[in-house]
Amino acid sequence: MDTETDDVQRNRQPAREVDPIDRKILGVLVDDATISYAELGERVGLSPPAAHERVKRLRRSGAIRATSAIIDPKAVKKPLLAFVHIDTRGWGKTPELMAISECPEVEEIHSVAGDTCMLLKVRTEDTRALEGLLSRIYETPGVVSTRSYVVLSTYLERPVQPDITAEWPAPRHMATPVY
Amino acid sequence: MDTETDDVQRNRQPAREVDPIDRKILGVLVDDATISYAELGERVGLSPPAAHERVKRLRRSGAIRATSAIIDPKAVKKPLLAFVHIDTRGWGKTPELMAISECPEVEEIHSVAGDTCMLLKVRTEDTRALEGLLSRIYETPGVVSTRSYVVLSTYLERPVQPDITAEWPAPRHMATPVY
DNA sequence: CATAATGGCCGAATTAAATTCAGCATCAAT
DNA sequence: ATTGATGCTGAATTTAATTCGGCCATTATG
Repeated sequence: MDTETDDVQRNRQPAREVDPIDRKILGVLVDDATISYAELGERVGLSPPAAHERVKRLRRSGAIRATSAIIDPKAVKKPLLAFVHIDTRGWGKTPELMAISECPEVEEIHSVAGDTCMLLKVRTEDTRALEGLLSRIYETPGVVSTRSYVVLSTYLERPVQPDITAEWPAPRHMATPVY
Repeated sequence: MDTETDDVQRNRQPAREVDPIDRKILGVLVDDATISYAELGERVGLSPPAAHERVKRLRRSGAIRATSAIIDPKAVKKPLLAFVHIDTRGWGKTPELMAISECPEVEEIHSVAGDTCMLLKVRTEDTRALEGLLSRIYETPGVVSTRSYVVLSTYLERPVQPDITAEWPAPRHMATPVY
């Protein structure tokens, strides 16, 4: 197993561009980070030490933020997923609101453009726990209202993918933008 | 590195309950799955082989779905995050709509209760690419309208956490539910 | 109640992988 | 052309994963 003792967050290099081989490596490791460097090297056309060197660099540069176990929510008794939109009075990102980061039920906190201020992704055991979390949110100063979208089924859920769609089909009926 | 050759998806055991030690293990591995079994064992109070045995079981049972590299979106040129709500005519989950799973920009697809049918989490290079993706969505039969929430800042984003808030503070002004 | 059977753990031993290192080739800048 | 830097390879070394036999506790069983 790769025991990386080097700094991961500090010492960001000036971010040498991620080349195509790096992208392939990322693609493989996003899919399964438990493979050996021998196998990784074989899949991207490098020797084990070279593959290792690349991965170390990707970690150091911060391109690979972490290597994590992905847990089945049901296995840890959190079958209920919801997205909570929060309207706030004034600026939404207050320390009081950020404090809910401590709840392990809260997985994401974003500020968004559009008609709401903050957007949360939360995962709870049941509707009762969701209610508890919402009441906790309502107690936060500045919170005006919330709208919750409870997920019925999840059809896709995966980490950030390294690939990018090269070209989008020219939208029909669309004028050519200036920029 | 842990070369797991066993089945991970098949052969789900009747899911022996995840005990407190398992939960600790999950907590550690969600945080950093690159540590050695020696270190893992030390953190949860087990010998290396015992820790290893536990992890193997968690994988076999599906509690650990995968071990993945978490990529910095900026490093792979995807700085723009958005949540797209899609209203559809009739049942939203059509094969045509599911086909967008192939876009590496699409990270999540959920069907939700509330005033929309589907909810997508997408990550693109820029607004142009988001427009391309939206036009792709609009081309899909049955799609009536979309609303996009573009993320300005992300304050928290992490994988499923194994912990659960034991007890929510009794919501003030709340009647006691029957169930 | 005794006793077998099971499951889970430990420590030691073995195997496999991570990691280091000494060249070697390539490319860019002097 | 020469120097320096970068990235690669294959061999060697160190470290970790994995296997295995035995022990203990708990539970099922005669």
